[in-house]
Amino acid sequence: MIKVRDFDLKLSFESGQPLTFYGDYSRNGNLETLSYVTQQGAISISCTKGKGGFSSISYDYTGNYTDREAEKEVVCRLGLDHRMESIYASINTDMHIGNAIKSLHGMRITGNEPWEATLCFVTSQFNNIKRIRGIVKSMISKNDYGVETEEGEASIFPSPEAVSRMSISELARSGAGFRAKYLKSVAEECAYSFDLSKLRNKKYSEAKEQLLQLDGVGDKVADCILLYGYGKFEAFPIDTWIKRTMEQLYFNGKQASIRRIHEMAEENWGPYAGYAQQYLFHAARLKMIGAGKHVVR
DNA sequence: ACCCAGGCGGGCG
DNA sequence: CGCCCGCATGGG
Repeated sequence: MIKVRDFDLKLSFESGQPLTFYGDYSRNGNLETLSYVTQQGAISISCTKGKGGFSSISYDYTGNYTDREAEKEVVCRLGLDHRMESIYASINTDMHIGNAIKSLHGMRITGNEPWEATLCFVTSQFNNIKRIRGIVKSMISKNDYGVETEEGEASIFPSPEAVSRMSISELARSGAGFRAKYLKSVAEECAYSFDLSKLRNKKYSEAKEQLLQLDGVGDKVADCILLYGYGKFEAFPIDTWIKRTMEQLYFNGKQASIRRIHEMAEENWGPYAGYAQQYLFHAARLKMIGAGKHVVR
């Protein structure tokens, strides 16, 4: 059992992060549950909100974990070790983001496997969240490897090697469409020539420069991998939602270049820009901020 | 029918 | 550097 303040499982799950693409969330009254499969086993988490703003989190697991490793998995995955009070204090620079923080209190940046984040966000380009989920789940279901769970065997996320062995047309058939060629080449690189694990200890700017070498990884996807796969919170992914929202709130409604928006984000929020991005992104999608002329799916 | 989706690479000036 | 284009596919 883990007790933490300032945590909201539903918001953390539904805010367009990798868990949204391959986990399963449900709520029954006061009880929330989340289950997902890792490379080592199946994790199932229960969460209830109690008095004083505390959430009580318990978890169960199968597969190749020690108790200690399983706890680390849950803590890292849900960002339970993030010091939210100081993060909020650091990014609460104006009323727009202040409102987002208040409305979405407890939403965390999740911590994910770098390769899984890479596959998810290469898939995400010029796509929508619902379809990304379908494509990622389809690729998982086609994987030959699995782990034991309470309800029998479950497929695991395909490794770079496994994806690189799939043909482009096979990947396209998973729904990836024109992204199939990117998935194939990124998988080949990560399997045989590009070491994702070596980015962990590199500075943000250096790691980003490396990721940009991958075919199919551009500015936005690289920042997503760094933020959600490596916990580098200075990363500030700029997608269509963030671009629109930033222009509305901080550029007088005028168009601004990606470069200019990056500069603004760094000046405003520096080391926690990625957290600011997460709150702006989800608040915009829920029409809590911005012009809200687009419908959330 | 038309528009959009957590963008990217390539080609151009 | 900035700008413009095409791109698979499915849902509003």
